[in-house]
Amino acid sequence: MKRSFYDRDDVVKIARELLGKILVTKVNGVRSSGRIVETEAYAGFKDRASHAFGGRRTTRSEHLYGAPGTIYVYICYGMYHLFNVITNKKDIPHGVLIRALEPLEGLEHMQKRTDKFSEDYTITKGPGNLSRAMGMSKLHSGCDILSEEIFIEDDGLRYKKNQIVVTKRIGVDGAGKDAELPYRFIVRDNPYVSAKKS
DNA sequence: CGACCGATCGTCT
DNA sequence: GACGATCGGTCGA
Repeated sequence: MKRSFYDRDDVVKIARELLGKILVTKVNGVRSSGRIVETEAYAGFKDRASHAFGGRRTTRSEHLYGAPGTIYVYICYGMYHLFNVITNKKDIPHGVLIRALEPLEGLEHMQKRTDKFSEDYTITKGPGNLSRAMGMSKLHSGCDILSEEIFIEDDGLRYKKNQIVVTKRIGVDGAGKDAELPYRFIVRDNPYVSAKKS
């Protein structure tokens, strides 16, 4: 994707458009990739579920305020690295959380990184799991998604409207009314999507 | 410096 | 469906 894809106002629309795109990592010379099948939008200052709600800006969330295409990875529950792509202008803290992938290339490396060697949909199901499988960590926070190491490709695949399901976001019950916002996008019936329900 | 909490996950019932 | 692991970040004292 080009910079202009990320440099737009509507983060919810971008989250939807990221479904079907391909996330590629080359860490330590190892290429892995997967098709994005679940995303969530985090809409900045006015979104109670966002780390930037109300203009909050801390060491952890600094990269959330980065230029369009900045990578924002932070640690959740002390052990999971959650991967986001930042959208909109610098200092406007919009981001899309990538929540699930369908593995394409480098499955054997994902298996090695996660220690899951049998057929197992959980290998890239959920934001914590997919980051581990793809070799992404907090070290990548602040990097550019238009780089050699981590980037997103479009191979032309498009999901039809009835293949996309919209739901509220996962794990944001503390966000009050904003927890109900329809900001989560999943590919219908895809076995790698992280939770059921609609 | 200490206390609290979380954009999760795997396990157990 | 419920629960505990686990620890960095954040905030208050």
